[in-house]
Amino acid sequence: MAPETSKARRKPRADSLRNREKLLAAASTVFGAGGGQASLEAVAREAGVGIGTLYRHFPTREELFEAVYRNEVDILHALAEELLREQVEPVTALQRWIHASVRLFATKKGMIEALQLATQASDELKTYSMDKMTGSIGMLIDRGVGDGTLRDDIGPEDVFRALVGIYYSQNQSGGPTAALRLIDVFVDGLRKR
Amino acid sequence: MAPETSKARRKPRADSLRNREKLLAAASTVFGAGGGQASLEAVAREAGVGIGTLYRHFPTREELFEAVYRNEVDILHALAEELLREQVEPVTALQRWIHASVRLFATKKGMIEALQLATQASDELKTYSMDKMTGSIGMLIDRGVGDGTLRDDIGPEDVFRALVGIYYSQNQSGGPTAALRLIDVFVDGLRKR
DNA sequence: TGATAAACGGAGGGGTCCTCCGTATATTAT
DNA sequence: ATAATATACGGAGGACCCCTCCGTTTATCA
Repeated sequence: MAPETSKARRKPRADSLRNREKLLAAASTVFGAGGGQASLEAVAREAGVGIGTLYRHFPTREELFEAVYRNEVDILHALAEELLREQVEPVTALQRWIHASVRLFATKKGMIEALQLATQASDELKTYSMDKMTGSIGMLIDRGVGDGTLRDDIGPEDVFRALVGIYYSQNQSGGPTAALRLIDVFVDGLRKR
Repeated sequence: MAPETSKARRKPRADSLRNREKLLAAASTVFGAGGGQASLEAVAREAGVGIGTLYRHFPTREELFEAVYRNEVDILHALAEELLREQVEPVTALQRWIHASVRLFATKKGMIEALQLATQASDELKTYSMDKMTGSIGMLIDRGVGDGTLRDDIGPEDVFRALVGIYYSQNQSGGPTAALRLIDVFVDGLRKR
């Protein structure tokens, strides 16, 4: 009983799921280091699986890109939830989250370029990540607004836009440290005074 | 006597020069069709020379790109001179030249992208092509201004910028015919009234 | 008409892409 | 537990590409 959609299916094999995770992680580091056009065989090697397994999971390079990207976004979302659960003080929570996201994407520069340029990132992906990101930010600032530590006239989208701006400025000059400094200034400005 | 700079050198071999031209032409068509990351072996095949010869002439992919690009720019410059020499009526001359340039670059889309993105096009190249292009345009409009068929308040740079704008708009939507139509409108606007 | 500097071609080592299929294993049914 | 089988796995293999190296050919020059 309870087939997902039709034709009672087995449940997915555990090793398959495991390998998928391994591939995602490997792709993240390999693309991060070697740019978006790094060898897929290198990814498989790093993941410790056969090349065939990689191709079964991600038939095209673009699909792998997309999956990795989605994964990063999901990780950030999970982090936001964790920060909330742990009752971290709102301003520091927000600060930590933003730092994490900057660091995460800073290393993925090449990958992001590849994504945008090569595949023109499907609209679906764009809205997906947009929603997740603003959602995460929203959760974090709401708490701060609630307890009066953060101003209430700045929406999640505004913060997100500011972030994107900083990603870019950082890609050009100054390196990641400069960006993180700017972040701190920005977050400080979000405090209610 | 008369060594070019020092150490009396032989003059370059004729076959070498010929092959260089063949390679340039081949690269132009191959990159035009298959995008900027097309195989260099394909270029050599198309040119009918060995792969070794290609690498001797252009040690890196970027050097080949640059050379092809310079070559296209030079061709357009030569076309401008020819139109002048043949005393073609100024407005039609300008129109023809612009059409030619749009067509030439329209097929080279991938190549141009590759140039800009991959190698960040050396400043020297940029100013070189800028000068050549505005120079060509300058020659053509000067004649028109001289005989009173073209307005005299538009500089070559303005025309060039308009062109670039049209290259881009065309790359997105409508295809090359739409661009050519826009060109006609634009050139018509350049007429003295 | 040599001599010889210069250029040519392409084999070869190393790498990547992607497919295909025999083998191994997780699930499910008994 | 165990057998049956749907799934997933790994990696060999064919095709292509990069780039170097070097024996052979050829255009120049004396």
